[in-house]
Amino acid sequence: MNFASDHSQLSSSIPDAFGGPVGAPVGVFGTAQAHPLLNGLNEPQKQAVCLPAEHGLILAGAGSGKTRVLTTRIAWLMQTGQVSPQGILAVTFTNKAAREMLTRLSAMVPINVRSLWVGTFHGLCHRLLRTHWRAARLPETFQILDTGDQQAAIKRLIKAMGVDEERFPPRDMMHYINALKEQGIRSGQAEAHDAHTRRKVEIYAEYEAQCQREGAVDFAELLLRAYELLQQDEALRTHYQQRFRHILVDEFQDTNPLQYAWLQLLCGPQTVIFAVGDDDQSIYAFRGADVANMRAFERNYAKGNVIRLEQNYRSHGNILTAANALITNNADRLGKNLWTDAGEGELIRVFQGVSDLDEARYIVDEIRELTREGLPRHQMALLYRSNAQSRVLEHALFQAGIAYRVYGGLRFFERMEVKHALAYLRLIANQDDDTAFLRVVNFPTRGIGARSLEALQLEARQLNSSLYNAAASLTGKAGTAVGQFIRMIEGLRTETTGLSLPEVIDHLLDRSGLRQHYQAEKDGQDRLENLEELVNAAATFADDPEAAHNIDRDTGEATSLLADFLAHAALEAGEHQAGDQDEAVQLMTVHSAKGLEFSAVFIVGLEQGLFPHENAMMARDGLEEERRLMYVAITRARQRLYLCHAQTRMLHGQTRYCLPSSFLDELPEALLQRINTVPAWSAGSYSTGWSEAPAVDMTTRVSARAAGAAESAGGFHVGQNVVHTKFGAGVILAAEGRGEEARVQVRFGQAGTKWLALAYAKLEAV
DNA sequence: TCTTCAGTATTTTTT
DNA sequence: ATACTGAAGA
Repeated sequence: MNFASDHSQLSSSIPDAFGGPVGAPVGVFGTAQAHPLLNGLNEPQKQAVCLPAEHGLILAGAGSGKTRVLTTRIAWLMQTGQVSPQGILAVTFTNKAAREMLTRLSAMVPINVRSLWVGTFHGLCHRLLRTHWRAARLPETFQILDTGDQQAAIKRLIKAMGVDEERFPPRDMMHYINALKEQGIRSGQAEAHDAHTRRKVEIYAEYEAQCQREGAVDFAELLLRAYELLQQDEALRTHYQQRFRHILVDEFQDTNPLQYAWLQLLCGPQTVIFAVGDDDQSIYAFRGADVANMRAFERNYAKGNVIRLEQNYRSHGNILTAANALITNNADRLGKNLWTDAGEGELIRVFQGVSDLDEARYIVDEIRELTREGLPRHQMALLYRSNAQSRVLEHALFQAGIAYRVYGGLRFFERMEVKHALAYLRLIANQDDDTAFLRVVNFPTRGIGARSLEALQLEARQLNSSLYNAAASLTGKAGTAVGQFIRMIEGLRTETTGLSLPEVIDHLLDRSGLRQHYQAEKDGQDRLENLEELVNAAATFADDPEAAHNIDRDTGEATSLLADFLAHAALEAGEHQAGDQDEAVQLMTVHSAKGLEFSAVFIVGLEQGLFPHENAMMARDGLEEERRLMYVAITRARQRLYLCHAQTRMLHGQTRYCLPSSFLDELPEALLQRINTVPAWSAGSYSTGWSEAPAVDMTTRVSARAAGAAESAGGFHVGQNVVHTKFGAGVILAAEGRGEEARVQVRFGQAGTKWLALAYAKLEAV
């Protein structure tokens, strides 16, 4: 198959969702009408765009032109004079989605899209709080804590409270606090029926107080504060309710209870909510998203005003049939079936490797083949369930000299050196920011050790003031190191008044010693470059109209550019830093692939325990969420889909024996093309339905040596069926050690999985 | 203050 | 395996 030619053929056979055939029939639903904006939309899309001024729920399947409908709806509302730009509020989850919407809108309508309220939940709430900081009982200079800052703040608090960090790990406390906030629960309302929970609530309360004192607002707090602001201030609430005539929500299935409540609060008697989402693509329950919001919205608002976008403009038929078949196994769906007129296309290729290395080798070979057929590398994606899986793949790709790009990892504003520089900036903006103070008070090192900090913290507690103020009050005593630090910050503040933002940062890098520090450090070159990049980013930010975006039009009051830049850094952490080669194979988790599409997709590591992930089974409806994740993965593919799994995989330093994912069994066999079959290893009860198939088409790279022989001990090998006098029949999952040390991991039917020392255990081969 | 070592955890992620 | 953390040693 030649991808280069097939590609062009595909694009002509599938009408592009963003510019398809013109003159399609006009809808009969509601006020649907002929309008240039509606050209090229299919019937349900048109109905959605032209939905009369009532609440509506759009069930938008994968690849059904969701964003197009959303943006066209906004453009249509404005062009038909139903609403002025000021009356629009469009909410997304990511900055990327918000940008995308603005970009498309500006291409559709001649108005200045800057006057629209389009943004993320957090961005919009932040804007509300900046504008109404007094009413929200915040200091004007309040700072946003990102996840790292928040954890540091909690950790510091736990130490100060003298709480046992073992019993109350800061990480867990952070999740606990955020989970409560996302349900709109303050420390005062939190339930506690046991001593441990009572202590957690106490810490939550202390954390609230600390944040208030320091003028710090974490991500969840942005939403909760904004919610409480609207709830408590009736005049303000009425103002915004009357202003926003149309609220449009993207990815509605990802909303958490607080976000839903926030939307309800903004929804006045004259407001119309247009919610777009796909319950089958709800994959963020673990971070508080609640699909139940969709049902609730349908029941209480949309009331039958539900439109399904089921025509898919992305994938070939077999891929959609597989996705539909899989997701049918979920209960409680709102119901939806994707279809396409693009034809069936190719079968879905299923490959079983002997090991994870084998799997990677196969993928490398296929990528080479696809490249020969003319498919650009960035049109190929390797999707996996967990980040750890990228390692083997990266290694294989590197060896083969294939350019690749891994998504995930640190982003620009999360890098250590950048955070350091920002901390100085934050201290200039708000000296009460203890998190920023502690980050840089001794970085670069200036002789301020643990003991001076302890004294400082004690002093601060007694004065009930920030560390900065405590330090400033102590400075009178002597020219201590702490005193010098305070003078340095004060110097920065005076020296930089009147300077432009990039000049401020540039000056700060010298004055703080950060630049010199990284110049002296042997591996500091990259970090230095990042610091220079920060200056550039600030320059771009200062020039960019986006800065103008933050001038509040309600009050006409320009907010400080510095504060805006800091908020920008927290709310938009920037691009992922991974090597960004243009012509590169894309590696990412299934989660981060949501919303993307590729001509060829490899779903990797389709094994029980990995995908679906074993940890997911603990959660309520965990398997269903994993299945939705698989659904998302499958629907990323346009033309060719590979499903790969391996018999053995290196996990946490040991070789684990793996069964094929149960999701493979949920796909109709007629859609699958088995690339190979390797000998069955499993004891009967784990029959996958195809492990008995004869070993045909064994490719040379499938050598039993890869995993078997290397992982044997005392005459036993991985995959072997054994019998134990006490535990009964089992199968060897892993082996390690030699001679007296030799141990094997065995999965028994009843007794579960155990490690046994061969020197002692009475194991018999079957 | 910087280095080193032992101990630990290891699904998914945006803001 | 490995990467990150916190605490003890040079």
